[in-house]
Amino acid sequence: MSKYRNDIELFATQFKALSNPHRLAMFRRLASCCPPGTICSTEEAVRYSVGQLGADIDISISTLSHHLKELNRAGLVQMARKGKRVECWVAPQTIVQLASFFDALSAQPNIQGEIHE
Amino acid sequence: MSKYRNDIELFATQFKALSNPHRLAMFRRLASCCPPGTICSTEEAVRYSVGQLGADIDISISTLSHHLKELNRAGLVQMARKGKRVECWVAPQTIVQLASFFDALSAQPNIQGEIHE
DNA sequence: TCTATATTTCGACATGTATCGAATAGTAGA
DNA sequence: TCTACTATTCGATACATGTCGAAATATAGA
Repeated sequence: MSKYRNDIELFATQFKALSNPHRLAMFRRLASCCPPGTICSTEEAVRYSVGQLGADIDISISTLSHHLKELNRAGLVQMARKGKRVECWVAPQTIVQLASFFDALSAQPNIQGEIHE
Repeated sequence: MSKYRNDIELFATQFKALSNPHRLAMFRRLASCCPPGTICSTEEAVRYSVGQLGADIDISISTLSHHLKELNRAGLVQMARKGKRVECWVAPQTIVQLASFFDALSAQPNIQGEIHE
């Protein structure tokens, strides 16, 4: 019951982080394997510096940094400094958890009792 | 590629609609089957009046109406007057489409590797 | 240590959002 | 038609967000 409410709060926070087109684009790039124009291979991918993430997004670097902070706050993206740069990657389990929110709804189209109190 | 950008805008709009805990709770209820205190059967459910949707959410009816309008604007929820009440239901395909956003991401192998140059 | 590069923080501003209660509007029934 | 019920719209208010450029911070290398 309280778990239900916390769930909602958590997912709402994550959806909020994804509600800005710029942030969503950054997240999707991070969540996908290969950067545009690159051939995907298993050794590559999944970590970007802040600047790289905003490569084809037309906003200032400070705004970019702000958005990354939001994604990080929501627990979707993790960050760590590596030399001059700050590496970013999608937090493990994030995508699966988000997918599960909708999968749980569509999996049981007409039978679900969890709301009852 | 242009489709890619439009995609992002569309999904961002939808995530925005789901970014408020109250709206998310309303959406989830609508996406699930039974109203509280009701026995679930196939003929019932899936449609709620505005008031029913906010039954256990502690906000004013005008705020509730506002949130429903947002969900409707984002294309997640459809509404139609039926007598004194306004019925609400989840727009067809909505859940599947939202799920597909994350499924498409998680389908890719998620191996963490080098930073892109 | 000085410099170039990468990123964050700060201050400012315009715009958007959540919320309420009151007023308004649509509908069903007495 | 009058009334009760349901929902929307309106006006107001407080707060949050996206954005920028400038200043500050962190790091690597000359």
